[in-house]
Amino acid sequence: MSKTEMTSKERLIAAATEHFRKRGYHGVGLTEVLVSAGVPKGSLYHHFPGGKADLAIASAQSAGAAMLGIIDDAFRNAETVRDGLASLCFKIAKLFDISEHREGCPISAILNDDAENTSFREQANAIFSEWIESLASHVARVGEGKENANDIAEKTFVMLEGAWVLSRARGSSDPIRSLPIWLHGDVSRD
Amino acid sequence: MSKTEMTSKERLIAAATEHFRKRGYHGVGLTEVLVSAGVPKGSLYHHFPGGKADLAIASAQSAGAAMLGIIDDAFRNAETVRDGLASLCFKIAKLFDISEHREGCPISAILNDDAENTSFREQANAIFSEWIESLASHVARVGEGKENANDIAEKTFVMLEGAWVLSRARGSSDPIRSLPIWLHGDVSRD
Amino acid sequence: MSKTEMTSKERLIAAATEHFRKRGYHGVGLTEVLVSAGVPKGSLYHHFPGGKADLAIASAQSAGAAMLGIIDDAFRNAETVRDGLASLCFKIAKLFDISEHREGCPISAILNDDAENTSFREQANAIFSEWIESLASHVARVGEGKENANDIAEKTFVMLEGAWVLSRARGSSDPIRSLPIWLHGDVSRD
Amino acid sequence: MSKTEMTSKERLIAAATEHFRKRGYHGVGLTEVLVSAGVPKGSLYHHFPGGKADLAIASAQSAGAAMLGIIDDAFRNAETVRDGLASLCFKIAKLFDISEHREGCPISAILNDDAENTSFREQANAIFSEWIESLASHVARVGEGKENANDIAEKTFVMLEGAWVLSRARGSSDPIRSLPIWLHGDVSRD
DNA sequence: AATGAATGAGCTTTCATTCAT
DNA sequence: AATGAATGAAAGCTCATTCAT
Repeated sequence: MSKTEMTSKERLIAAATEHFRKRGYHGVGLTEVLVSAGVPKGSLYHHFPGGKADLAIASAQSAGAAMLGIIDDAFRNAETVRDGLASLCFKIAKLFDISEHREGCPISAILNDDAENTSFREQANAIFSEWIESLASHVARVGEGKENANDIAEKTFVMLEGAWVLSRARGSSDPIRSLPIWLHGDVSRD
Repeated sequence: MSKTEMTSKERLIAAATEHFRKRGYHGVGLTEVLVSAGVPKGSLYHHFPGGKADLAIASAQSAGAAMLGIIDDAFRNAETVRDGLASLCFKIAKLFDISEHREGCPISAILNDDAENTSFREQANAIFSEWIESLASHVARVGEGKENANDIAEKTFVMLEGAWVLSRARGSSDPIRSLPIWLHGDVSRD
Repeated sequence: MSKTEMTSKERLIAAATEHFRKRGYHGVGLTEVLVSAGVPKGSLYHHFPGGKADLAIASAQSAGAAMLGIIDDAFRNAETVRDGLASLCFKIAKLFDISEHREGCPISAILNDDAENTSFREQANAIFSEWIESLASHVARVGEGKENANDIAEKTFVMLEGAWVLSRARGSSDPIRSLPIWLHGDVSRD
Repeated sequence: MSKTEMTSKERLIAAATEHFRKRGYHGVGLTEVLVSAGVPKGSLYHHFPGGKADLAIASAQSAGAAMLGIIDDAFRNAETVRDGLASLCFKIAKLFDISEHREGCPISAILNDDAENTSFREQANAIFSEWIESLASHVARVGEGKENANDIAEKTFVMLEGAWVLSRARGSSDPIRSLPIWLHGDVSRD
């Protein structure tokens, strides 16, 4: 879908996500989001009555859903857990490189900036849980037992978040790309 | 050292670290840091000519050094890698609980908010490297081979960063407290 | 046009011009301009995105245009160069008295305070050139040859600027009022 | 006298004069003056108890005296009024060029920025009067009658001040260098 | 006599938001 | 439904000055 085919609301969310990922919730001014989205100033409160916070929640939900899609893609043709996780890390690393090593976890970017905001925290927690559940169901489907699957999913999530942080600091996707090696040892022994 | 015994500069750094960890670099106003530190407005630029960015760097360095101290403490009486890592995670979890589940990684709090700021990124990378090197040297000393030690150290770091994120989202130190179980499987089989 | 009939932008320019002429660009705080204009703080950047510098340029342009009007008025009914210049000096002296001997050349007030600012310098130069050209065309029309007219115009300008400085130092419009005598000797011998 | 041979007070005055001439009284911060002078912060109020205003007055007086010296030099070997004025304009133009077309009249730079400050205005007036008196006495000595001499002196002063303004706007010493032509026609007919 | 630390008022500017149309 | 003008609180920062030594 080209940028001009998107609605104002969609363009707003897309622009907001990109900016928040790079400089956090408080580090981004609404003006720059509006300019990037090519949306007039007054329109924001039409689409998002709650203002910046509303936009951030919508942006987090959108990014959360996008990640679920990436996870599904990664596991679609995977025959082993190892394959699925390797494919997932590879996809995320590629997106990270495309962003010129600037875009970390989109949820963490918002959460991190306002951990005292209960609504943000709960939203982040819900989205993280969805990711972990999705991972667990894929892992279980491909071969691991249910309990073990949950453990692998959560471990994968934690490592991915940590690798995102380290990759940003290093300005390199290597930490993300290395994850499958660590995950492999525990994940499958076939 | 009581708060009144600390110099203005020290109080400034301590207050800044606490605030930055909770709401990120851009989410914190200098006024609130100044009030917390009990330091008049004009003094900030006497101690930190570069202003907010200078203060953030100093705060990151201070927090980075503090973490090195925590790592040393954790491994001081450890006889196995497993003991050291367990002690480390326990200490960090306790501090996280004391902060009422709000203070994540102090370095990530600054990095995350301004990843386009090269100076911040390089500083974060340098401090993360110090942590990993310190971990590696402790692990090597307690029993693992050099190469393996580096791997364990980096894996520990990545998991800790990820667990910090998840713990903040969940409002619970459980993810941090669970780390030793994951780490143990790889770390030692004795 | 009464003050209440003017738009915010016009009131801003009028207030800025008055203040800048009295205490120079750097000597004037935006707060006092805003108060004088009866305009809220945030509005300034709506009308002048470039801030103080933008306002100063607009103020200089407005004052420059006003001076062109004064020159036209002075020469409208003049039959000789002498009459026109005498009328011009008289008008400027009167305005200077009305300002209680405080408002010198509006362009010089901005230029003087930031001669290292290329944009200010070029703007000042352009406006000064307009004044001189206008003077020259009036002088030529009333009777002098083209080349001579340019010379008279520039000489008049230089003397007026100098007289403004001396008048301010003396707290008297006498230096401005005396100009026609000096100018007369060269200007016409009829 | 080299810079290192000057006393702190002298270096302070020299640095202040240079800065004030370029950006006016309010456009100059004491810190930059202190740095230029290589004088520690606390010393300023030792030498100038009245602070910035005191320093500005001292700077104006020093610059005023320097100009008297330049006038004397210009007329020392002059046999006609024309020669003296031509030499004076040439010297000033040269200094203006050396400053890269940035330093206008040192007195005007301070006066202009605070015309509401009575003390500054009176000081400026006193110094300007000294210049004019000095010019008049030189003119009288070389040949003109007393009354005529005063007139020539004041006219010269007014033109010089105006030419300084125009030269700054144009970024060229030409207006100052052209003065003798205008002055000549009236000044001498020998 | 000389100094660097300390100070708070004030600076210009940006912010998220509201409102009239 | 959609918009650009308007708003004032708060942002980070600089200022001339004072003070303890």
